[in-house]
Amino acid sequence: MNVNLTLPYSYDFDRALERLAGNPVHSVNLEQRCVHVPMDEGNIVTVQATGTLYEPSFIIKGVYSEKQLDHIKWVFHFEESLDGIAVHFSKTDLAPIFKEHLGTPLVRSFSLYGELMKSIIHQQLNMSFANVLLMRFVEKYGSEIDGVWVYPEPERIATVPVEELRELQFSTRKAEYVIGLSQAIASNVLDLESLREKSDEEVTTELTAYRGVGPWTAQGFLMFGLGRANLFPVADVGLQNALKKLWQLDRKPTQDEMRARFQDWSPYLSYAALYLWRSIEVSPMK
DNA sequence: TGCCAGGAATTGC
DNA sequence: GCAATTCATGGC
Repeated sequence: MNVNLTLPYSYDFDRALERLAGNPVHSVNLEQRCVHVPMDEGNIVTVQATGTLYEPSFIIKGVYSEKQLDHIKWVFHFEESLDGIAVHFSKTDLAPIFKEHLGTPLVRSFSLYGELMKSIIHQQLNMSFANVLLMRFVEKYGSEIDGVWVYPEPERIATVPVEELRELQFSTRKAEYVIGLSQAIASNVLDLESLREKSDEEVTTELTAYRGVGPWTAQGFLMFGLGRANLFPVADVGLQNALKKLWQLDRKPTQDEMRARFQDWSPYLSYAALYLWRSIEVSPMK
């Protein structure tokens, strides 16, 4: 079925699409203002913008059920206003950045498992090479439904030998991280769905117990996987560079310097991080 | 051409 | 306990 949706507050779907397009696994069409979302049930849902920043409306095509529609609303944060958050930041040093990127939402990952795999693959690598590795991973082990790439099942990756990922140019350690975590998930030792109900602290403790998951990866999972509002990954080089630029430093800020100054942004640290990343990303629309 | 990259584990003192 | 080193390879 197709559903029309109108929001009573500002929401910039085109900016959301720009960010989604940064991940080559995603199927985004900027001209048609839409993205294709693979669902757990195996179908593909298309979300397309039909409105504007201040009068946002959408058509959601191909949802099977009310449950699927709720999931789409959850993924795109359709039922929470960004306007209050923008007001919060208007009183901080991030005001110019929030004005520039007004209405940019925190879109959740389409797959919790995919978010974890992506995070580990991206660790310590420049974006372009990290995305090459990610696409090799998805093309080799994932599937393609109607032209839309879908992350593999953890059960598949759990059986992959380290040497096979080495052929894709994974480091040995990175291969071990990806396989080990997939084994834990496939064997139900780690239940990603259950993390939805747990606190930020509980999720961090549970995830960082695994090799390959440190603070940065756990915070990224909370922010983009679960959509939690108050995380700021101080280990992130992109955020360090964004703050170097904002604060006009001649070097990257230390993690302590970042923590000392981000209290004003709480309880929306995730949005501060999101908008800071945007502030140093080149916009293909401009 | 080295240094750096949307880190994390391991080693060394 | 910490700081330094290692991991692997492409990008600039």
